[in-house]
Amino acid sequence: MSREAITLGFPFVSAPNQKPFPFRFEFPPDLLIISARAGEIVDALQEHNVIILAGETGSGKTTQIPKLCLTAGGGSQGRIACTQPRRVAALSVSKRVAEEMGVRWGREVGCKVRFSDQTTKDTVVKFMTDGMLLAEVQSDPQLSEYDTIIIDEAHERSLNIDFLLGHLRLLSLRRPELRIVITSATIDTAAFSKAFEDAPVIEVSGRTYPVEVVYALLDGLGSDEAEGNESTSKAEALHYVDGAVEAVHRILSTTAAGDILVFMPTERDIRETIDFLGSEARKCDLIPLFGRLSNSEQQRVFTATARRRIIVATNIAETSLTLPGIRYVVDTGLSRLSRYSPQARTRRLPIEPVAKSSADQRKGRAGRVAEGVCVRLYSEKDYEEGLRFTHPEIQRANLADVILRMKALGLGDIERFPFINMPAAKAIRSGYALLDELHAIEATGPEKELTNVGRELARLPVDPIVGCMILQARTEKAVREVVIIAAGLSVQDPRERPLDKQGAADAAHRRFTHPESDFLTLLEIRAALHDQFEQLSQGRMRRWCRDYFLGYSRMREWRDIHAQLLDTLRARRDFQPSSVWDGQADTATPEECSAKLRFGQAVYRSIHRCVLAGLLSNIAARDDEKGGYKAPHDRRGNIFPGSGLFVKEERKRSSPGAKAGANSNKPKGPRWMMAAEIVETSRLYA
DNA sequence: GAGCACTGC
Repeated sequence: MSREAITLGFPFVSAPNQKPFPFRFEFPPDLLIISARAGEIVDALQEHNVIILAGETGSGKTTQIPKLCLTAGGGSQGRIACTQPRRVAALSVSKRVAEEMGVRWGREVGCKVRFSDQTTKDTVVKFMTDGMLLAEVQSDPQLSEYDTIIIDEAHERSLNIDFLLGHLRLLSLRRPELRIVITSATIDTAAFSKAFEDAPVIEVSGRTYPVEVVYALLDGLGSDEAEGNESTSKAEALHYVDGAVEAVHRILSTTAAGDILVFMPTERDIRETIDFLGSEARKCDLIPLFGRLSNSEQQRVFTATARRRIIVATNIAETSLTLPGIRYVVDTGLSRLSRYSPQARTRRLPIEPVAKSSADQRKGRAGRVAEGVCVRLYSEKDYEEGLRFTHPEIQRANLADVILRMKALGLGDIERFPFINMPAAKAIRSGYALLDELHAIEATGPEKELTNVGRELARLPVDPIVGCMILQARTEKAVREVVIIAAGLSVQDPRERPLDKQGAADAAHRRFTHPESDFLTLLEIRAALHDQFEQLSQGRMRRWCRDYFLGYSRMREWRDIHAQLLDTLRARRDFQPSSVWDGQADTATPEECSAKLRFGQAVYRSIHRCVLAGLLSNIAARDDEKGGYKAPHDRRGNIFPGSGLFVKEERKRSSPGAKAGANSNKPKGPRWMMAAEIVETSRLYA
């Protein structure tokens, strides 16, 4: 294989130790289109402090850009940081770049993510998650360790990315020599360029194949005659699940090969789609794909089989996972999106039409191996009139955490921070109100400043609501227990319910269920796990988790966050680990705590007083007249069926022993409760 | 009677 060396190596000097750093400066033109533009990009890097690099996935920008920065002289006055939105990407890309450069991974090219730092003082190219770079801002706002910062996948516009971009805008004024590279999908570059004083945009085309778009209106899908049918009423419109099933059948009946990817907004729709497809698509492999599947279930999409595959997925297939072999995409044009409602203090998960940028991304998934086809179950008009971009997360999120961390970082007030898109004034007020409720801020004159509590919360790597529980635990002397709960509330629920084994999973989980508190259920799970994690090998540990329908990686993450929180607290002398039940925390294992928890009212109360410190606005009272629960901010909801406190509603027919019309015998939930979270999905659930 | 996706010194 001949590889064209675009630029020849020169003796490379890294700032910290002044040691020469020889590596291969080769850009493989046969593999990556970006190589053809290498010279142009290097020139731009030398002429401008900030450049925007636009290119679709597959253009090779992620792996080639660090090398181009080195070629342009980056890495000589400090390290090169390259951020990724996800841990897996940071790890895999860093390994590949180390290999391409012919250096050892973990030395010259390293990777730093939470719980794993594979860098040394010799590291010149440092891959990391964007959250990790943000965390470094706290101890070093100037980011003086780096001479070049690459923000990759900036179009994803996560809170972390928008936060970093705002900070870099300010930092580039103070450190004019700092090189900044922002990479993004092609469609989304104007805002970035404008934010950085009209920084040049360089576009590199991706190595993708053309994808034909077919608009199949749901109400016209059943018949080929669309003309004269414009007035089809909405009531006759096909449900998008039926539409997708129909579209898949058409693809199957007119084509012989090529995998099919279907985008659905919810897990429930995915199950339905697979049910409906099952009867007629037996010759194919039907694969569901969504975030709550276990790792092994997710891995199915990467194992090739002889049969044609139909993958039915949520958004996860839009950004997080790249699927091989897709030729056909069926796009419902819908997705579930998280939106925080400041008035109701509630997170909502509505199903919404996707933005153009998202629809384009979905379409692109069909053109990675050959020409493809994308069937959109909506009209071209809907596509054209849709939002250009999904609202960035900063405009959809609860801002309490953002405001708190900005103040702690000394970045000033959120109202004056140079975000690319400003969050709404209403959302900002709501963020302040929540911080005020948590006693994290106080008004001193016209400005609102952090209190001691606020400063302590900012130091804890958890949401301020959860941090409040930990701070209260110091007073209650329940640090050990509450830190377990706090870490548990910071990860996704480790309990798994596989599609085909829901009964068995529920039965296994019942072993842990505390009848009066889901918070104590978390303690029970951790207690059962504790000894196992210390004693079992990883293989046996995985098996133990599988037996109890617990996700291994989520359990490990829970343990890691738990350990990180304890480390953070131990570093402070006034925060000794204490346990509710004997005050001799260091000898109390979670197992022992659990045994005590089953009996002591005092223990129960103590722990829940801590939890309550963060959840004042999530207290709810049973409403016997109208049913359900009433919560502050004019909310009315029900206990989520996954909760240990959930009580089945009684059917109309009363059981044999019950007196007719005697309401008092109806099973009821507790009179009062407090919810870790109140989320609106199909209904409002606590 | 059931909830998209990420991430943190």
